[in-house]
Amino acid sequence: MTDKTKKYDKLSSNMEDYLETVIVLKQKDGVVRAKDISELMNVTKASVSCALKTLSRKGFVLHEKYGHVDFTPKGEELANKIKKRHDMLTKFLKNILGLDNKLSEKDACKIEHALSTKTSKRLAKFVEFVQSSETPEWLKGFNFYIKTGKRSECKYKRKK
Amino acid sequence: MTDKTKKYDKLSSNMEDYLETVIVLKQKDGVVRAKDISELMNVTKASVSCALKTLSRKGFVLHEKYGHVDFTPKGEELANKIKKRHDMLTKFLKNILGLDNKLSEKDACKIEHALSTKTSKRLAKFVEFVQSSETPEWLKGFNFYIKTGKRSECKYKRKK
DNA sequence: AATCTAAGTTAGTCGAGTTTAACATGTTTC
DNA sequence: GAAACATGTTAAACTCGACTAACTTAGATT
Repeated sequence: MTDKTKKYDKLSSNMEDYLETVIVLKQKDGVVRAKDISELMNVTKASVSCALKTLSRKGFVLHEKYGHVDFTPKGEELANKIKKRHDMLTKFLKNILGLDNKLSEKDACKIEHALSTKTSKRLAKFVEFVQSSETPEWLKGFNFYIKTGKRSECKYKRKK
Repeated sequence: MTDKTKKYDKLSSNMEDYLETVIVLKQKDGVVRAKDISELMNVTKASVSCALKTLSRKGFVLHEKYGHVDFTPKGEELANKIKKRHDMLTKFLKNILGLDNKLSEKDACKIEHALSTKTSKRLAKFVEFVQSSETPEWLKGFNFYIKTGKRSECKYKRKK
């Protein structure tokens, strides 16, 4: 793989967002049109057209003029990674921090682009660790603390 | 307070970064010069000059030509909030996720701007809840899991 | 098949934030 | 106090991603 190829494998937050929207639409509808992207992202058709040109030039999507949008293998792989990261982050916000659905979704959309690979992986392990079986006692304790402002009684003595 | 005043109280991520750098330098050196900002942020002096003009116009800093930089009360208040949020996030990454110092710092810098007020507050409660006394057993368990890939034995039976 | 409408594209503009290069000011040192 | 050097500012250009407005194409309707 040449340096040149490598260089095109990083995308801006905005381009990541477009890619993510494409995979969401593809999974939902099977087929992806610019119109749907523009509606889902609340941007104009012109912006979508422009973004698709960029993603196409960089080798993430296939997009002939006036045609449907599809992934290249590279694009699909990246889109999947992005989506997974998004879902993991949403889980963290919702199931661990206990934020509501809407906010979890919305904040995940913003935060996801800021996570380094390492941090993303570590957080994924954290979520997995916490959610691997039934809700742990301490998390119930945290929920209680959020609701009431009080710490629920604990079986263990605390120093101080 | 007029609408007009209110409107100026939101800053872009970039401007938040400048403000944060100013408070860091002020706490470190007592006095803030454009040069130091430019070094700490790795941008040119020209960029700093431009940013200070913006922050000054919006009423967050006081900055006379060729002079030192200081906060307005409004600017100081916001800078403090930003710094607190940053420190809280760093704590989370470092002390709970167990990431190393450098990465925690670096990722906090990026993530902090993406947190909504509500999420930021909730995360702060989470950090406070977890760190209010000695390291809880479950967190030790997580650290063990990160290191070894194995879950340490647990006193409680798990359903499956 | 001609037309109408929905969808997509292009061209030009804007704003934020960056850069380089040239210029201005302040400070130190002799 | 003048020269030299460090620091700060300005101007012009660039990138990115958004927008509007005008245009083109594809598909549905008749």
